Amino acid sequence: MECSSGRSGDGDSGLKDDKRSEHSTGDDHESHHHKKEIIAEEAPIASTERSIEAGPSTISSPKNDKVDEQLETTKAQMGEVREENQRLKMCLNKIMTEYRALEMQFNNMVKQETKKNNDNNHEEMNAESDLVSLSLGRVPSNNIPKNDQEKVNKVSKLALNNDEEFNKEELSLGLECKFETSKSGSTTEGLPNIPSPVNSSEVVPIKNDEVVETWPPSKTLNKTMRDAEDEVAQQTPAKKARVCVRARCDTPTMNDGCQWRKYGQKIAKGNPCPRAYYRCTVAPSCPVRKQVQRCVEDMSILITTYEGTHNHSLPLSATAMASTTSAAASMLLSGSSTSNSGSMPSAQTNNNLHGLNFYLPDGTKSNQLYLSNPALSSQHSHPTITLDLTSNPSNSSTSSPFVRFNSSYNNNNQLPRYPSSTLSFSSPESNPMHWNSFLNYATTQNQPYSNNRNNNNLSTLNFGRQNTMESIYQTYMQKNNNSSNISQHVGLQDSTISAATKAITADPTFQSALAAALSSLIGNTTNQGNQNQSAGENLSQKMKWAEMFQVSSTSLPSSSSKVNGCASSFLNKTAPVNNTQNGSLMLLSPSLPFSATKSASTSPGGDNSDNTN
DNA sequence: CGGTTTTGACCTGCGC
DNA sequence: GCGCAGGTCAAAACCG
Repeated sequence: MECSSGRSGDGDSGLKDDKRSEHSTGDDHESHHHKKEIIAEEAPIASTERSIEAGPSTISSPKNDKVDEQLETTKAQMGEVREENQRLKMCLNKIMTEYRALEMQFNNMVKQETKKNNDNNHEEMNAESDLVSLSLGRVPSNNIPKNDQEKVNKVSKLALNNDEEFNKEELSLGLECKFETSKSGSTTEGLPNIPSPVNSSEVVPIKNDEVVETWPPSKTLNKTMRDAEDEVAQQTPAKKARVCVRARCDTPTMNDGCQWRKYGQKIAKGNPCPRAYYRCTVAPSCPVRKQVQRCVEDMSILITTYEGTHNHSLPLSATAMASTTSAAASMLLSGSSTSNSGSMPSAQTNNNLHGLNFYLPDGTKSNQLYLSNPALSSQHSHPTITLDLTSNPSNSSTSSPFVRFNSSYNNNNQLPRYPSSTLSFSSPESNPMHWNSFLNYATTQNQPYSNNRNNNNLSTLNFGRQNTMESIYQTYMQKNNNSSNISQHVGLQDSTISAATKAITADPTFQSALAAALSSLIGNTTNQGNQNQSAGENLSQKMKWAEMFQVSSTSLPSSSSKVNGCASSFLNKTAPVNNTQNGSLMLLSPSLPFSATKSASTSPGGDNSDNTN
C-alpha cells in the first residue's frame, strides 16, 4: 500500500525519525510561523532587487518575460503568505487570549473551591457539582458510596492543597474541563482542547479522569509504590476513561505520533487476534497505555484503545491524536455528567439521555446522529468512548453523512458499569456532492501555499472522513448564515441542519472532539496539498470557521505529515476520486493523524501475521 | 550494548 | 472458594 504523500513507505525510517527527534518539537508551531514571517518579509525585497537588476536588460527578451512572470508569481505568493501569516497571528492571539481568560477563570474557581472545602460541607459540594463533580460523571455524586465520596473529597483536597505545581496543573486542567463541559451552552468556553501555543500537549482533558476519578485501588497503589512512582500513582485512577479508536489499518498499529513499547500480548476470548499492550515510552513515568487489537468482525479494522494521560509534552505529530482522544474522553465525561441534568435535548430520541436524531431529506432516520448500544461491550469495565473511523462501521446500517454517537448510558436491560460512547465518522460515499462546500473551504486553507493562482478554479480535496467534515461544515454554515447558498447547494433540510447545529453547539466537548479531528485532517491536507491546490477565496469565512471550531492554525501540523500505513490504507479503501462540479479533479490523501509505526513492521501484536493463527 | 519484542507466569477482579 | 479472563511482569530473545 503506497500512499500519495511524500512519506510513503517510510514506516521504518520515518518512524524512527519521529521517535528520535519529535520529542522536542513542542514549539514547532512558533518556529513554523517564524519561518513564514521571514519568508514574507524578506522575499519581496529580494524580488525587488532582482527586478531592479534585471530592469534595463529586460526589455523584450522572452527569457526575461519568463523571469518577470516568475517574479509576479512569487510576489503574489508572498502576498498570500503574508495574508496567511496575519491569519495565523490572529488565531494565535485569539487562542492566547482565551487561554488567559480560562486560566483566570480557573484560578477564581480554585479559590472558591478551596474556601468551600475548608467548610467541608457536603451539601455545598453537591450544589457545586459543576465544579467539583469528581465522579467522572459516570455515577451521580449522590450515588457514590460514602467511602468513595470521602476518597473523592480527599482527592480534591489533596489536589487543591498540594503545593506542587504538577498537581496544580493537573487539577487545573481537570476542573477547567469539568467546568466547561458542564456548561453545555457555552460554546466559546466549551472547548477544553484548544491546542495552546504554550503547550499544546497539556490540553489533554483526560487528566480530568486522573485527578477527578476515584482514588487508585490498593492494587494500583501497591504497584506504583513498588515502583516508587508516587507521581504516577496519584494519576492512576481505579478505572480510567478510555478512548477507543476504530480505524481501517493494514499495519499492526496506528502511528499516533507517540512512542510505544509493547509490554504484553494476550489472546482475548472471542477474538482470535491477540491483543497487544503498549506503554508510552516518551517519558519513563508516563502512565498512558494503549491496547491494539483487530476487530474480529472485520480484520481490516484496527481497534486501538487509549488509556490515561501523557504527563509530558507530546511531539507535534502526537497532539492531534491526543487532542482527539482526550476530547472524546472529555465528551464522554461530559455526557455522563450531563446525563442527569437533562441539559441535552431529549425530544425526538430513542435515548432519553443523549437523544440527537438527525433526519435526512429522504426521511430515513438512520442517517442521524444517534445513540445506541456500544460497539465494544467488552470494554465496559471502563468508561469508554469509541471513535469509529471506519468507513463502513460494522454496526451501522447506513453510510451516514453524520456523526454517529453510540452510548450505553441508557441500555435499559443491562446497564454497563461505565458509560461507553461511539463517535463514528462514516463513509463518504453517499453524497459526494455535499462535499463541495466543505471542499471549497478546505481548498482555501491551502491558498497561501498554492502555486495555482487561478482563484476561480474549484479544486477538490478528498478527505477520508468526508461526511463528517461535510456535516460539520454544513452545520456551521447553517448556523452562521441561514440564507447561505451552501445549504441550498447541499440540499439538506433545515431541520437536519438545525439538528446538527444543535448537536454541535449543545456539547462543547463534542465540538472539541470534532475540532481536533478537523485540525488533523485539514492540517495534514494543507501540507499535502501544497502543490496542487488552487487558490480559494473568502478568508473571512475561513476565519469564521476556525473560530467556530476553535481550529487553531497553530494546532495544525506544520511539518510534512506522515500518511502511510493505516492512513494510506484507509485512504485507498475509502477515498473515492471526487469529481467537482467544474470537472476539475484532485485526489488528496485523507489525512488521518495516523500512520504506520516502526513497530508496525516488526511487532506482531495484533498484526496481520496473527490473523493466521 | 541499549532498546524493544516475545512469551510464560503471575496477579487481580468478577461471576458463579 | 473456585475458575476464568483480562492485564501485567520480567527474563530471555531479538534487533540495529
